[in-house]
Amino acid sequence: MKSDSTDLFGERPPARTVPVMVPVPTPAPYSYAVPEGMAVEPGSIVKVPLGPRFVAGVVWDGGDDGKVERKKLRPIDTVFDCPPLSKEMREFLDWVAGYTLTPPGLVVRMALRAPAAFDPEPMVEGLRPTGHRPERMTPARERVLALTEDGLPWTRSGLAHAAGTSSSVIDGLLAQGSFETVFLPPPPVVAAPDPDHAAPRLEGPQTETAAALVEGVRAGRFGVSLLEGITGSGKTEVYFEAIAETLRAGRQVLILLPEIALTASFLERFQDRFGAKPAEWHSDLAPRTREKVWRQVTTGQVRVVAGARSALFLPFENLGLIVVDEEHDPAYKQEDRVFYNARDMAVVRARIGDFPAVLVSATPSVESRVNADLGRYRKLHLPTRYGDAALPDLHLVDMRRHPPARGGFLSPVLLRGIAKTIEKEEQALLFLNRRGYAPLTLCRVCGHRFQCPQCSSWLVEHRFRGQIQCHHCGYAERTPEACPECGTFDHLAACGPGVERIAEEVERHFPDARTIVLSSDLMGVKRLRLELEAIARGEADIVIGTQLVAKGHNFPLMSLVGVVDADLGLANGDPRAAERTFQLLYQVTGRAGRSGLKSHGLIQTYQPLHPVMQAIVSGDPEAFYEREIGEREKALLPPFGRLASVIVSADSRAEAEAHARGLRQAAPRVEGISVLGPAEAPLAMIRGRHRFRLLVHGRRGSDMQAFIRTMLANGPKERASLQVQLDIDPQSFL
DNA sequence: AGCACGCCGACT
DNA sequence: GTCGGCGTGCTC
Repeated sequence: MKSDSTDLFGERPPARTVPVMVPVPTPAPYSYAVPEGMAVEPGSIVKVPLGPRFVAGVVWDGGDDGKVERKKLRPIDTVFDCPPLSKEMREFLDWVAGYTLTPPGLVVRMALRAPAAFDPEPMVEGLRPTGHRPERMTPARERVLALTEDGLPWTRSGLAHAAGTSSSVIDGLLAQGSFETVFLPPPPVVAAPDPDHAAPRLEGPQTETAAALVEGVRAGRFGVSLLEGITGSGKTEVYFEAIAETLRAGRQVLILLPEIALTASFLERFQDRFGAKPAEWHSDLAPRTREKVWRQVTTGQVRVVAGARSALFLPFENLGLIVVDEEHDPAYKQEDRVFYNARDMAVVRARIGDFPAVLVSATPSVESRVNADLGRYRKLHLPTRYGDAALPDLHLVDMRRHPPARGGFLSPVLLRGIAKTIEKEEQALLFLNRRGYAPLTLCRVCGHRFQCPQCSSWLVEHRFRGQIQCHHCGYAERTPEACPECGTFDHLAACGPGVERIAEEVERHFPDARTIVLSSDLMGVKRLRLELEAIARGEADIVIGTQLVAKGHNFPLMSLVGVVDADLGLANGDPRAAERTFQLLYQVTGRAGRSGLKSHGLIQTYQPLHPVMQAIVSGDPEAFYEREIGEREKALLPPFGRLASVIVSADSRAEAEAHARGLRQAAPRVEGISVLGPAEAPLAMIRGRHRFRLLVHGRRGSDMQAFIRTMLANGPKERASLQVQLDIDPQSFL
């Protein structure tokens, strides 16, 4: 019997081939030859040649279709020394690709986003004391040997540093035989969390709720819980108990957080309970750390990951629980390349892995509420704040009856509130979800409005920077002094307020107060963290902030929250406008009153009778949800879309119209095709090369997928430039 | 997604 | 006469 792969005449026996999912947008895996003697299995991470380069791919399931010409076949280069992707993970990636209509290779790519992590981390060189005394003793040598009396190994630089010597002292001791070189396993990125490190501090309804979650973990089966409770009701402590139980069962945990909520204070709370921090996973992780975390997640060394949405694609060794905190947060939606909602994909991941998922929010998404009402999710409710935290006293300020002074945006009612607050040496927070100085600039002489040359939305003046900017595509120019249309100087008028303009008004009224503006464009993440800490220490009197002040951070001295324009965001065409506004107002007014201070909220609105405003002041979220769910059902919006509705959006409204016409022709039976202009389209679309996208709402997701596939097949020219997003219908994925 | 190839406008 | 824009096509 021959064992050679080649016989005497150079004839090759047919090579074994396997499907390999490569990180490119092909509809199916590619076939590769397996070299003689190479062991691969489904899930193996392999290095394969692809065109002119090498890429990392994953050996996929099923046999090879054998349709590739022999001469095209190329061999797998190497198999990485790395645990293969589990069957579960492969199934999950396939499922996500199918559901989001993304080529599977691009979904797989998300699971391999740690370039150099596929080979084991190198062993670290260490020094172990032998107990042998050197012939000559010096003070430096004494110090080193004193540190190593316990016999444990050290790294060379660590030991030199700890003993306050240079590494040449260590080298001398090594040469004398006082140390021997050993190889140590690479250090873990985080210490192992201990489920019993600190006793949980639970009271009242927290106890039962935690017990319910723990019971779910013990059962070890798929199930979704929606943990709902107002700010300060102790939701985190409650789901920490589910995490503890999962750790006791020896399984890994994933905590998803919106990127902005992944703060030092969250990590510290975790550490207080479990004695160690979770591993972090987010976009601005240092590459080296990123690789270590990825590696140690696949090997199971990392037990808990706290991460942004992309952490969902980490190949865990033995995942046993996913917690989605702030589950309503729009940041869970990715609308770039692969379109998905991490909240819903987390539920799918849990279903495939047959373990529990916990969705957590003070203001759940309407979708999750509907799923809970239908009994798909188990509803867990924490009704009260604990400790001495009281809910703020909320009032609407009817702007028709209490209008601001000419040229201002703050009503006398709110100004009086601020004055009283700072008199008491407490803090006031003014919330306005609009960056910059003014959202629109026009010429008082000819009426010219400054518009973005790239995408035609209004240009926003940023006075601190002396620029006018487009918030959709990032276009910016210096603020001109003259009207570009009629050439008149000094007649440009700023229309409407942004945070910078509110700051100006506040400084006019309270020149002696310490005022600070918090806006994502004015500072990086680090600066922001420092500012937030300074504010918490009481180093500001009046804080003016955009959306970012609504999240997570606690301000113990904050006793007044003023909402400058509560109506903002209700008027755009977003089907979730009311829901978003409700969530935002609820969360931002909840920032006050966390430490027993008597606190107030003043909400400026021109629509005091609007259901969102009524729900906010009545402190009755139930009424809001009930009404909103009814409205959605009537309007056939998510999560109740019964008609197929397709939204086409492009670089210009005219272009979107043209695409929509084509679509109506291609699919005459599809109802509800509507068109969005660029202002409503996300940043990613305009920046990217893709010309338009479809948003699909459908009760029967599979029907919609079939329709889109047909459409793609009919329009070869459009195929290359098409992006599809399924807006999740919760009934189609469970 | 990358990368090469290829066909039309402003410049060393 | 070339450099370089991005449209089109291909990768087992």
